[in-house]
Amino acid sequence: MKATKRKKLESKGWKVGSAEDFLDLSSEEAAYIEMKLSLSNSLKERRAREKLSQVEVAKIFKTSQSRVAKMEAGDPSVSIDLLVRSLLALGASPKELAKAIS
Amino acid sequence: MKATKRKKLESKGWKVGSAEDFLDLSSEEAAYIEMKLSLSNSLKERRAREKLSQVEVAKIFKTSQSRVAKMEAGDPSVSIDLLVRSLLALGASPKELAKAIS
DNA sequence: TGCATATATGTCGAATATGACATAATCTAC
DNA sequence: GTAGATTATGTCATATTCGACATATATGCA
Repeated sequence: MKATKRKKLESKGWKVGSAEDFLDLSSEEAAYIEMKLSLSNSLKERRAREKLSQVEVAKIFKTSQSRVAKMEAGDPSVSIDLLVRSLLALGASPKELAKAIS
Repeated sequence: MKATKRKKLESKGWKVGSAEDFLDLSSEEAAYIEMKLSLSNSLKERRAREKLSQVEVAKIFKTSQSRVAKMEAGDPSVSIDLLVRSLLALGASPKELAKAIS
């Protein structure tokens, strides 16, 4: 992993690895983060496609606009669980989720 | 959803819906729970295939045997995040995860 | 049977994720 | 430009998930 990329992730609040692997994400960590980002992007796309505002989907999800923004930004405080449940609430099928992941 | 199935889920600690949909899981809830169970099963299968004990994979995952048991049992206290990270730690590829989900 | 190994269940304090709020930044017409 | 809508960021109290431990229940095998 390039230092620039790591820095970018860290600047967004990610805790990237621990002391002993300062320079590289383990492949698991990388895969996990990429999965989350894929789901984030799916969510963003889906909302755009339906022409809904963050406030509107926040109502559907029973959460706040700010959390929706964080979901779409791939904020580290957002779990895969929340992303998955949100996508399902927007009508995504498990099959579509699977596609997003891989 | 049949009452028998609901009861079985509730008996395992699932909070199934709220008062107004006593008889049915919303399709999102159902899809979410099934996704978790699919990942649980993948984990169980994968560990069996590698002939590892729960204690052994607990070491790999840096967690305890009891949490591994709960992961495999689909316990509601286990997040999708944890299941995903565990599967990745056992060498599953994102593609394999996707397959498990759908 | 009894003993060893493996898995399941219940609980708890600590860690993390959550919704909500305030407020800042950005975009989109006019 | 600037007003109104939308999206982003920072923070906090509460809720949920976490690893760990104790202990219970299985499973195999002499």
